[in-house]
Amino acid sequence: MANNLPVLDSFGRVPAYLQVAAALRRRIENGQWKPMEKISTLDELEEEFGVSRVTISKAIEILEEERLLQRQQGRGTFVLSTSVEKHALALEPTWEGMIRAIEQHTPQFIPSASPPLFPVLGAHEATLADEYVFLRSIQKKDGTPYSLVSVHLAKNVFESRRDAFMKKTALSVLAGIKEVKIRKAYQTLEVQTAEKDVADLLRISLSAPTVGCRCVVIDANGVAIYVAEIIYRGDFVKLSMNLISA
Amino acid sequence: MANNLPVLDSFGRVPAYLQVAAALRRRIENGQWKPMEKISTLDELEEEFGVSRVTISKAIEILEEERLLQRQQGRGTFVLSTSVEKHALALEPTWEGMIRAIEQHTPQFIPSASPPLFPVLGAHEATLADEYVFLRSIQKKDGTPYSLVSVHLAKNVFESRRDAFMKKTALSVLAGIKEVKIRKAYQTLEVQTAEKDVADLLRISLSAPTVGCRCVVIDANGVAIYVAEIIYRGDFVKLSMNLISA
DNA sequence: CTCAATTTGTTCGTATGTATG
DNA sequence: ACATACATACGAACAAATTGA
Repeated sequence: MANNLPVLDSFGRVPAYLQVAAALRRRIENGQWKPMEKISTLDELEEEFGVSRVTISKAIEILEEERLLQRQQGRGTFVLSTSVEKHALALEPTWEGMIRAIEQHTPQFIPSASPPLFPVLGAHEATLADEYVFLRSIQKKDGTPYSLVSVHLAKNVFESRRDAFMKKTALSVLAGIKEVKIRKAYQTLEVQTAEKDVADLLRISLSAPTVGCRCVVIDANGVAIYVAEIIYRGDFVKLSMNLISA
Repeated sequence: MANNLPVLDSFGRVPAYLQVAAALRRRIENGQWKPMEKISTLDELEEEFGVSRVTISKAIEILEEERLLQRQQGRGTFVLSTSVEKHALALEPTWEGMIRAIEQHTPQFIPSASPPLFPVLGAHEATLADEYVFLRSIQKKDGTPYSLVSVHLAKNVFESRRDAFMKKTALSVLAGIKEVKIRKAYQTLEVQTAEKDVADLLRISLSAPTVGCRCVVIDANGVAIYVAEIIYRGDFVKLSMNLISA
């Protein structure tokens, strides 16, 4: 209506009441609205988001079911509780830091229907090993799944430490093998949104932000011995880096 | 083929044709379907996703508009190109790389209603300067806004290069000032979702993924001379890091 | 050249969900 | 709570283009 910019998606749209619900949920998580506090009135929200009263009401209804808000006719809407602080995971921009960070994590393996025999590599990234083992696992913290790992591991490397690889994270095992000389290792991160299957495994909602991480380790012969696609829950990721340190 | 588990979110939150489009887009992006290749038929996709023909068709139509797919009646649907590199921005985990990356960006300043006089610092991060200048700007690439920058810059530093700071990104100016000795600089990133105001400024939908970046520069005296809160569009961010390089 | 099989393209009616006032 | 408009999704039938036997 008298609205400046649309609350629409680039193409097609997520229903307005869900978008509003997400926005309000975030204000609570943020601490912008604290427990016991009264939030803006329907009139104010209606004006702010540029949607109708019923749509705002519907959004608040969702959050009421989530036990985040409570409506009281004639008084207003109040914040019930705040959700917990997350960020369990600190991604590290160095090899040592990374190994240290994932050392004590325990993967929980899940079967994969039709594992791709080989990883997809960029043009001249590296050469492929003769054979790979494909491992798929979920990492949890306090029972909450926070990442989904799909690894292609060169078969000969896997066989040399089979037991270790089935118990610990592949990367930390890899780092501990003396015979393996690593020439190069790199990682790229990008922000994505969760597909249905990922959303289910990580127990987050569809289209919730995730971080896709591609990690490649290349040995002295230029063979990609480890290629991982890792998907983290977005709200668990925090990345710190020193640019200049004393 | 084998399993026919629900691939989509049954709860009708995000429209099915968008979910399918996203799924197909990913297959192209990660090389599962390569350029010039023929993709599965409508019937197969219909079966796989458990949605109707029209819905699949609509999804493909979207990707055709994105120039990712090309339909040919009677023949099939073919991959045109691997998705265009949208990631205008490569976040760098090193000081030099970062300066290089943002050097030629031009900020477009926006007025801020009530600028906070001082940045919020963590407990023992650093000491505050006597006075700060607050700058708020939007960075664009080809007319598309991709980040929103809010900077607290120590006033004396700002005054010494006022003109430069109004033309180029603060960080690159800062890096070029000989008199300023930098003891420490660090950066933290976390994944967030867009609030209404941020969504409007970056022209993305409400709750779209964003990357919040906090960058702090501390001079030889332990004074925080630069404290920035940067919010990037999630889909513009790509972070690469070498963990081990030959 | 024709025919049949394959595959995309289109249209209809119906049902349900979403949003406004 | 109601009436209205519009978007989404289904299923099924039919049309049009391509290919190869």
